Amino acid sequence: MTQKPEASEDLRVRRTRKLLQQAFIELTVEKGFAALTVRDITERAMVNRSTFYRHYLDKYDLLEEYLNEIYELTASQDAPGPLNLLKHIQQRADFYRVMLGPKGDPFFAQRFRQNTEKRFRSVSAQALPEPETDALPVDLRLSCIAYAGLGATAWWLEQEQPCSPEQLTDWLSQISSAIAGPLHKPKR
Amino acid sequence: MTQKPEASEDLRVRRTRKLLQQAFIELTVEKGFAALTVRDITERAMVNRSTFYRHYLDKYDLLEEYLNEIYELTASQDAPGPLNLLKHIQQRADFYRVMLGPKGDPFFAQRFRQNTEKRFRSVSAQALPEPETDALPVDLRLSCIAYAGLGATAWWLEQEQPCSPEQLTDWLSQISSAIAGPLHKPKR
Amino acid sequence: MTQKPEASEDLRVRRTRKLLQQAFIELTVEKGFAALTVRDITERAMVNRSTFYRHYLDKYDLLEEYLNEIYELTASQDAPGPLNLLKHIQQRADFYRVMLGPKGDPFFAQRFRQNTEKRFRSVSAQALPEPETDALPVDLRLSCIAYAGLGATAWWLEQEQPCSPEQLTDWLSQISSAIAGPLHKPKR
Amino acid sequence: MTQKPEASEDLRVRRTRKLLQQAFIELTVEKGFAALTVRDITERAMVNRSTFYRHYLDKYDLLEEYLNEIYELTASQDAPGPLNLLKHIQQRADFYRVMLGPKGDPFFAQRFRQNTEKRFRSVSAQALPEPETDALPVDLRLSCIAYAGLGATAWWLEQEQPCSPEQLTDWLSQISSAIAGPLHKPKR
DNA sequence: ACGTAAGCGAGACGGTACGTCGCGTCTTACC
DNA sequence: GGTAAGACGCGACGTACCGTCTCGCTTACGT
Repeated sequence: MTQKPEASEDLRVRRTRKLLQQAFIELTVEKGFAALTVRDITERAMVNRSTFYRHYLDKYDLLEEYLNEIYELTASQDAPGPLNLLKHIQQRADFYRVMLGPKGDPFFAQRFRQNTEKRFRSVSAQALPEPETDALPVDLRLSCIAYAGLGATAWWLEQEQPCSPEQLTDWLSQISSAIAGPLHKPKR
Repeated sequence: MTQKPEASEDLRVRRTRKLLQQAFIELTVEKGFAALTVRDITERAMVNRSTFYRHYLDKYDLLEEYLNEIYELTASQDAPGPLNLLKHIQQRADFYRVMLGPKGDPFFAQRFRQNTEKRFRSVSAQALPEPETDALPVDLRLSCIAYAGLGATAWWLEQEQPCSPEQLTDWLSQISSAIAGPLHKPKR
Repeated sequence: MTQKPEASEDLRVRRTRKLLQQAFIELTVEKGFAALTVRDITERAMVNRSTFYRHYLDKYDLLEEYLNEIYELTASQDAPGPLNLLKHIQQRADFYRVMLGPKGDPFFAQRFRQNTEKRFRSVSAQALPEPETDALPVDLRLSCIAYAGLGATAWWLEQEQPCSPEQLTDWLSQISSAIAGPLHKPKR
Repeated sequence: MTQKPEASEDLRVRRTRKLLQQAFIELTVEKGFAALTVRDITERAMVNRSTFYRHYLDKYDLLEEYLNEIYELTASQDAPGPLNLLKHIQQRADFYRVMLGPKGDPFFAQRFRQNTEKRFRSVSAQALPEPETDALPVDLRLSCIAYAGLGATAWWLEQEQPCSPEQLTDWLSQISSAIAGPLHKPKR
C-alpha cells in the first residue's frame, strides 16, 4: 500500500481505511473482484473517491493490504502446516470463494497458490524420498501436492465446509503422503 | 461467439477471423490477456476496429471461439485420458502459460479446471473404492486428483516441458492412483 | 443525381427509384429529413442498402431528384407568379412543412428561398420605383418581398391551408405592392 | 445546457466553457454548424473530448447556452423593437450569416424566426387594424412582417451591413407599417 | 424464346463520430 | 493535516452510419 499503516495514526485515517476495507470485502463477495470499481468501493464506504487514492494506489493495493493483515494473523501461530490457513479461510470463506473463482483475480490466485505451496512444501519436504533417477521429479510431486491442497480447499469452499479444518488437515496429510510417498518403488 | 463459423463461409470472413485470432494469441502471449484491448488486437491484425465487433462481442467472445476450436480438435480423438490434452497444450504452451498465470483470466482458469476435472474423473472413476464411511469423500479425492493434474500441468509449463507428454501421463496416472487408492486402509 | 433517369429505362430501375422516392417522402414527413438515414429509407422501400448507392450519392441526391421533378412540373406552366408554386405546395404540404421547419434542411430552405425570390422578383420588378437616393434600396425591398412570400407560405402551411391558393396569391400581391410601392414618398 | 452556469463558478469551469464556446463560434463561422463535430471543437479549444461531455450534452447544447447568453444581453435593454437585436447581430454577423444559411441549422433558424416574430409583433400590434371580414387575416400580416424582418436581416448580413442598425430599423418600421396598414381599404 | 448482361440482394469492410465509463491526478475550500 | 467536492486528461468501450466493394442469383431486354 502507499504508506504503512504504522501503529497509531490519526483516528480519521484509521476510520477511513477501515470503511474502505469493509466496503471492499462486501462488494468483492457481492459482485466479484474483477467487476469492482474504485467508485463502487468509495460509494459503499461513503468516502470521497479522491480520498481513496490518498490511501491506496488502486483496488489491488487495497487487496494487498488486506492480504498482509491476514498473513500476519495466520503466520504468527503455532499450529503446524495448513491448519491455520484453513481456519482462517473458514472465517472468510465467502471472500476466498469469490477470489479464487471466475470472478476473482489471477494475481490473487497465483499468490494463493504460492502461499499454499510454501506451507505444504515445509510439511512434506522431509517425507520426500531422495531423488532417484527414474522416479517422479521432486518438483513435480511438490507441485501436485500444492495443487491437491488447493483442490481440497476448493472442494471445501464449494461444499460450504462440510467438515472441520482439523479433519481436512488430516485427510490432506494423507494425500500429501500418498503423493510424496514411495511411488514407483513397488516396481523394484 | 456471435455466430457459428458455419462450415465454409465467405472467404473474407474466414480471413478476417483468422487474422484476429492470430493477433489475439500473439498478443496474449506477449502482454497477457488481462491487459489486452480490442484496439491492440485489431491493430496487430490490421483490421478495422469496427470489423472486430462485427464478428465478436468482445475479447472474451474471441477467446471463447478459440477454446471451442481447441475443444473440437482434442475431444474427437482416441487416446485415453489427458494425453490428448497434454499434447495439445504442448503446442500452445505459451498461450496456456499466460492464461493460467497472473496475467491470465479467472474465467479461463475455471473452465480449464472443469475440463481437466472431467477428463480425470473419467479416468480415475473406476479406480475409486466404494464409498466407506470413515474414508475420504469421493468428491474430495476427485477434486484433489483434478488439481494435482493441474499442478502437474503447471509444473510442466513452467519448466518448459521437461518431459514428453506420454511420460507425464504415466506419472500422472500413478499420482491419480495414489490419491484414489486405498488410503486410510493402512490405518487398520 | 448520379445519372439522369433518361426517358425509358430498365423496368427494375424505375421500380427501385420509385420505391426509394416514396419511402423517402413518407419518412421525411414522419421523422424529418435531418433524422433520416439511408438505412431507414431502404428498409421502408424494401430495397437493399447497396442498391440505394447504385442510384443516388446520398439522401441529398435523392432530395435533389425530387426537387427537379417538382421544378419541371411547376415551371412549364402558364399561370403567373407564385400561383403555380402555391398550388404545388398545397399538394405536398406535409413535405414542405417538414422541410422548412426545424427538422428540415438548411440547404433546402435556402434553395426554396432563392426560388421564391426569383418568382417574386419577376412579378414585382416592374412595380418598383426608380431608385431614389434616400429611399429604401431596391434589393432590400426585394428581399423583404421574397421573405414576406415565405412568411405567407409558412403561415399557410402552419394553418393547414386556411384559404385557396388564388386567395393567398391575391393577398400576396397586395403585400408585395405595399412593400414595393411608394414608400417614403408621402414625406414629400 | 446541462447545468446552469450559476453566477460565479469554479475558475477552471469558466475557463473551459469559455474556450469551448470560442472554439465553437470560430469553427461555426469557418466550416458551418452542420459540419461541426465535437472533436473539432475540443481540438480547437485544446480541451479533452470527454471534458466537453462533462459540460454539454452535444453541440446543440452548447449552441443553446450561447443563445441564452445572447438573449440575456439583448432582452434586458431599453431601446425599442428590433434595434437591440440588430445591434447584437451586427457584432456576431459572421455567426448569424452562417447559422441562417445553408450550412446552418434549421432548429436555430426556427428559433430565430420565432424570436424575430415576437419582437415585431409587439411593435406592430397597435398598428394593426381591427379585424375586418374581407381584409387580410391578422396572423398572415404578422407572419409576413416577421419574415420581412428576416429578409431585411438577411439582406443586411449578405451585403455586409451596408447601413447602420438605426437606418435599417427605420426602414423596417416603414415596411411593417405598409404591411400592417390599411390594405384593402382602397378597394372600397 | 431465349441467352445474356443488367440489376439486385446480401453483406463484409474501412472509416469516422458518437456518448459513456473508469482511471488516476489535480486544485480548492472546509474543519 | 485529512477530507469532500469535483474538474480534468486520458483512453477504452460498444454503437451507428457512412460509402465502397465483391459475389452470386434473377430477371427484364434485345435479337
